[in-house]
Amino acid sequence: MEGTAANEQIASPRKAPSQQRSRERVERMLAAASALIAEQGSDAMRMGEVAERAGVSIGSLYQFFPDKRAIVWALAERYTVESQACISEALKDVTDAEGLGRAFSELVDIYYGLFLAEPVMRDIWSGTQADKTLRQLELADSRANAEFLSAVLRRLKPDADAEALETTAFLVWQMGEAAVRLAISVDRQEGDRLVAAYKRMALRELLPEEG
Amino acid sequence: MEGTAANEQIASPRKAPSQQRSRERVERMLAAASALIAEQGSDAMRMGEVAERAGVSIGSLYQFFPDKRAIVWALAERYTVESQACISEALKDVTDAEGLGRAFSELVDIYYGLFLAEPVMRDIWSGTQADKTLRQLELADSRANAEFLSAVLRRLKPDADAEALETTAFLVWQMGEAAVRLAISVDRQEGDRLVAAYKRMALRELLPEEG
DNA sequence: TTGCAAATGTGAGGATTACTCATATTTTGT
DNA sequence: ACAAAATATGAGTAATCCTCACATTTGCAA
Repeated sequence: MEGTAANEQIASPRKAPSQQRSRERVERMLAAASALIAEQGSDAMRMGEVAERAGVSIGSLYQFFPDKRAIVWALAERYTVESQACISEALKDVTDAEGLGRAFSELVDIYYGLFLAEPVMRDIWSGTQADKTLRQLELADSRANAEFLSAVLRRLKPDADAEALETTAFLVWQMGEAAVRLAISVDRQEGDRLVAAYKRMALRELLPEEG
Repeated sequence: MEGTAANEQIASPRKAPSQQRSRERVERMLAAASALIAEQGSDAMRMGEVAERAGVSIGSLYQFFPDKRAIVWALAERYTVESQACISEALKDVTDAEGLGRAFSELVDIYYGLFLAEPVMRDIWSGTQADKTLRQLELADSRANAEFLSAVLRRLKPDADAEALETTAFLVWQMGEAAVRLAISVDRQEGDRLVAAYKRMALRELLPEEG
């Protein structure tokens, strides 16, 4: 990102839009940013272009977003909120090993499909490693998701050590994100194979062993 | 990275230094860059600062490196060459499951230790997701390393499908890199637990199952 | 040694781009 | 109707990557 030091703290806050008009304009800004990211990637996204496409001035952009990363962050946050709801829903009622297998497999497919279909999401979470703020958001999000999984595991294996289960859940979850990112950066056929292999590997770890 | 579009092709090549003098200067440039990355991260590394610290002019920098990323790339390449030799050596003589377990576990420890100790390596491979060129280098490197692992697996499981083994090896390897990156971005204690959990998970996948 | 071409060295300046700020306009509450 | 708060504007500032025209050094053949 141009002109921003890597070790900066989190961007200084801006007032949230309180009027109807400005709320709509902020939506337009985010929509414009999203479109530009889809077309060229967030790195190539130019603030001037976002402003122009949203039909607002540069100054207005900075009225609500302290810097460029904040725009990406705002988009990322929407995805995380949405996906957390989905994950929590999918895992809520799991009570047996078979149910976990089904739900987990389905979640992985959904996640993989999302990454294949959404260039914006792909781009945002690609930059995740380089951007401290985004990395923190992703880790927190991942922890929260892993917690749902961990809760299921505690139910399935009441005797196991809770901390160990949490570690497993967190690791498996992060491995899943890494696997999907890997899968979309190779050709489709190999990607499918990798995701399938991940599923097997993860389920072997999650499900209680049998005789 | 400042002023570089994300979807750019690989940087245009520069002549390699052919004289003794220039070769030494290039070394100084790389050393300066390495030190600056260790101190502030590659994103905050300024070309002017690299030149100054290496005792050369800005122009000389660009004589041998087409752009900023090329410097990071050059440093990254050294690490990959070094580590490939190490990995190939460690896996060369593995013939049984126990040997694989030992060698693999040791490799993971070495890799984890390196990331804990080397801020430059950490920084370079953090940015890996965002930079197309680096991402390609890492994928190629990972494939090469996975190939060593895959060769061992073929020896241990002569009856298994070769393609499936390759997929497994590649996935396990990438998961390892992801696990280590995760481990260093949480506190040390949790990091250790995560690495240990990864080892168990990976070995369970790699080693032939027993009765 | 001398001369010349190729390699190397230099740093002021061009070009891009994130971001600021003084000022103007609109909305809200009374 | 009025003032204060919120919002809008865009020319200008600052930071930084990278180029290029020119200077210097090195390798080498005559």
